[in-house]
Amino acid sequence: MYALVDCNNFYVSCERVFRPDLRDKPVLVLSNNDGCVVALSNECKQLGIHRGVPLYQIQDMIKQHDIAVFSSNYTLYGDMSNRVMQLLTDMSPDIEIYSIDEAFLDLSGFDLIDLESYGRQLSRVVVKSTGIAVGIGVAPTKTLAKIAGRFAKKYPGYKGTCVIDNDEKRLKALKLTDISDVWGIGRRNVTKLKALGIMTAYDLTLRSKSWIQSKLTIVGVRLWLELKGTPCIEREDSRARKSICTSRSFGEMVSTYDELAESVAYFASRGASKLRKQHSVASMITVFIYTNRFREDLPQYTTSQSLKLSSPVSDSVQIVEAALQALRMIFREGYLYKKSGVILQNISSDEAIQLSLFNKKDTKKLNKISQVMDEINRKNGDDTVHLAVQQMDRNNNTANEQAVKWRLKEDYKSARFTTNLKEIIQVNAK
DNA sequence: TCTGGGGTCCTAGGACCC
DNA sequence: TCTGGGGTCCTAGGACCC
Repeated sequence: MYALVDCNNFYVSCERVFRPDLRDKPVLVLSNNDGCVVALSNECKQLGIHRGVPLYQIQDMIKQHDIAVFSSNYTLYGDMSNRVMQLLTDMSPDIEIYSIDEAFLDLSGFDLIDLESYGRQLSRVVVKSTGIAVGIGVAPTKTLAKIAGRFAKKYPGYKGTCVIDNDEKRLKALKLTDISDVWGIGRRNVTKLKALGIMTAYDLTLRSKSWIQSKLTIVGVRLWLELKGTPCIEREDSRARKSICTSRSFGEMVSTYDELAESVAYFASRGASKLRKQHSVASMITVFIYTNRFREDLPQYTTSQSLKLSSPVSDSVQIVEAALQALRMIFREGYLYKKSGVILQNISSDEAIQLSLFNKKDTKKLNKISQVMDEINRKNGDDTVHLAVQQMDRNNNTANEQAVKWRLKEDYKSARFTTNLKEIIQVNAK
């Protein structure tokens, strides 16, 4: 059996831990640049607000219903997530952290344990120790555990834990689950399946394997088996990433090469440090730049450029250099750019590197420099030291230099309560 | 005025090999 | 008129997840 542990409205719950006055009030959390809604409290859901709606479209409702609005604070959410996951790790034999707010527990060997009371104990401990409420679904496959988890949250009768441990419960749950609520069936396939008369998860299980294969490929067959009780979804944690993408929309559009280059250098070096963290190297890099696709009145330019590196590397110097080389190949004057990004690909372990005959760079030395930078930044905070091209501290200069336009816009950000002493003191002083 | 970021997997089709 | 068989690798695009 598997247990899915899923935090309720996770980002909202994190904000509420430090703002208990908002417990029963409508709260929402925005995406980067305060663009769209990414998390909402149940009160907001009841008002008809949906995930993904742009902020400007709901300004009136926010005023009218006095909705509390937060910019996303990933430092805070990441730290709260670690606390929840640590508790789950302590209380279970085998945990797979699936996302920032979800984990699967492998319950092999729990045959003699009452899974319902085990689930309730887990959720009691988590909410008491962290302030974050969780829903728990228990079932023989991950896909069924997801379905059980939905029931746990939807019906108060389950008291936060729903267990599917026999065929009668399984079939009942499948019949009550709309096809659009099945994990792995997205918008496109919902339209397709409903047109074919498949309305519930149960309807899907009635079709033959070959029918599923022809409509939904091998992915659908796995899902079909999972719904019927045969586990076939592998765990995907603890694997090194196969690609690492770092990108951001800008707070304000930028037009010059220099501004774009700063952003690309910054993303490239952040990517390089993620790469080193998982002990990998990359031998291909892609840089992309976008104009603002919503501004139909402006000329549009969206492009990318990939470069193969002469040997796999992970040091910031070589990766930033390659990224800027790619950017020079695609940059065009006369556009207002809204977003850039860097993708590191062809990733392999840093233990067995095929060295190039032609790479004249002293990779050993550059790696050492990056290691030292990582160490300093780990102790003193991100970007304490960085490459000069990144121009991190330009905002602090008193000269008439322009502010860094591409920096994120975050007007409603809470303090990093659990990780940043200076901010905690400021909040207390207030 | 204002519209997120970071991933994975699968398939089809083309280039190329013997 | 008639034009093989079997394979790998790479890429772009689509679909999905949180």
